[in-house]
This record gives sequence, structure tokens and C-alpha cells, in this order.
Amino acid sequence: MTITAESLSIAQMAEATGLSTHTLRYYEREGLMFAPVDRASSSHRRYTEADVTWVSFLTKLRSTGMPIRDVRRYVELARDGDGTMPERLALLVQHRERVLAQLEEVTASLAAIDYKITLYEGHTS
Amino acid sequence: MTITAESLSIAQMAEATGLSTHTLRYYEREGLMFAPVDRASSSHRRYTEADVTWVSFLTKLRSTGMPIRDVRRYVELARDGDGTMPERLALLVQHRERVLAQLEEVTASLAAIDYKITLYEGHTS
DNA sequence: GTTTGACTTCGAGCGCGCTCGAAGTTTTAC
DNA sequence: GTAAAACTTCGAGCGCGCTCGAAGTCAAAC
Repeated sequence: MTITAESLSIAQMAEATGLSTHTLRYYEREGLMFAPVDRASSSHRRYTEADVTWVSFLTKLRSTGMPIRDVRRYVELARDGDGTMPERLALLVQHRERVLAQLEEVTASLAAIDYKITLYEGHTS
Repeated sequence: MTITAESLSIAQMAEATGLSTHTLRYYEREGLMFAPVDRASSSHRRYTEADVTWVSFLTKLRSTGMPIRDVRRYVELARDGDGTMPERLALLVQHRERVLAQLEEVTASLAAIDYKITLYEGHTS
């Protein structure tokens, strides 16, 4: 396995992105890769720097709770070219709003939990 | 169905907590209720104000992502009396730390998404 | 040229948290 | 008294997001 500046094996990609090789193949199957992943003559996957960049962003979408199906929709739009930029923007903006709402809910719930913690601390001190 | 200040039917409880009747029964089955739910002579559930208070808190635990099994652990401890207060405190504190870490991760990812949004806005204006 | 290990595809399985529906009982309204 | 609505238990099903394992191929090391 030759390491070049240009391409990564799936194991190296897993290392680079923090995802498992299983998850990388799964995401590809689910249509979440922007472009088809290159293959070596052996049919082994070869990831580019652009793939790393995209998967890193996709991971941020996922870590904020965007469903797989919405990520798929986003990449499908991206593949369709510049004309879909407004729609992609709308998708991201809508997602941001949902995330902010959820952050607020979690923060509010956490405040109640914190209050309970102070009660416990009062009783055990 | 008589409405008293003292007890609620499952439908009223659903209304009061924002959960479905299915979910209320599910939580009970999973051992998440602090005390056994009262029954009318007809074997219909009768919820008390204390039940509302507890389910409201349980909902906050859930909305911050505490797994069912941890909520169960928490109520089991609570049922075992005051001696378990340090352990319950530890459980909540540990949960708070996980939630804060996740809030940070989500916030960081959201910043990257926001950045992408500004790029799109630059291109479409 | 043989061994070792990283890769391939494919489909099945799993853990979580509900969610639903069937079949039967009870309550309420008329 | 009767019809409709609300309840009961129970077990099955579902959507999501992986996760795993089997069976086979390929390549680098020796």
C-alpha cells in the first residue's frame, strides 16, 4: 500500500475522518459521497483530499443531527450544479434553525437538571 | 371520567406531559416510574401530581439524551431511599458533563455550517 | 510461490426508542 | 339499554444508523 499525497486507502480515510471503514462504505452506499470514489486497479477505494474535505463536512452535518436522507438530498443538489445553490442554502439554513431550537431545548432541560444537582449537593453537604 | 385535582386519566396525563399514551405505558413498562401508578377500580391508570412532576423531570433527562437505561438506573436508586443520594448526584453530574461536551461539539459543527452558509450567501447575492 | 493481511461485496443483525394494532373491558352519553 | 369512546394488555413492527460477518480477491513481504 503506497502512501501518496494524492490518495488514501479506506483504512487511511477512516483514520483521517474518525469514521470506521464500515461507516465509510455505508455512507457511500447511501449516496452520501459527492463524487464516485476512485478505485485502484485492484478495485480498492482511493480517497482524494476533496473526499476528506467533504466527509469532514458531512460529519459536521451528522453531528448536528441532520438525518442521512437530508444529507443525501444536499449532495444530490450539489451534484446538480450551481443552479441548486439557493436550495442548498435553504436546506442548511433550515437545518441551522432546527439545531438552534434543539440547543435551546437541551440547555433549558439542563438547567432543570443543574437545579436538581444543587438540591442534592445541599443535602449531602 | 371525573376530573379531580387529585388524579389524571392517561389521556389527561398525556396532555399534561406532552407524551403519547403509548409512550406513557412504555415508560411504565420499562420501569421508569418512581412509584407504581395508581389504578381506579376499573384498572384504569390514575396519575397523581407527583407523577406529573416526575415525568416532567424524566422528560428533561430524555430530551438531553439520557438513555432509557440510565433513567431506569436513576429511579431505581431513588426508590432505594436517601442512602443513594450520592450515587444519584454522581449520575446526574456525569450526565451533565456528557451533555456539555455534546453541546460544545454541536456548537462547533454548527459554526462550520454557518460558515458554509455565508459562502452560499456570498454567491447568491 | 506462499503466506498474511487489507481489501471487496452483500445481506443480515442489532440497539434504541418508540409506535401500532388487535382483542377485550369499562365508562360515559344519550 | 345501547352505542361510542376511552381504557386495558400484549406482542409485533418500524425507522434510524450503523455494525458485523461471511466469502472471496488482491497485493506486498519474504
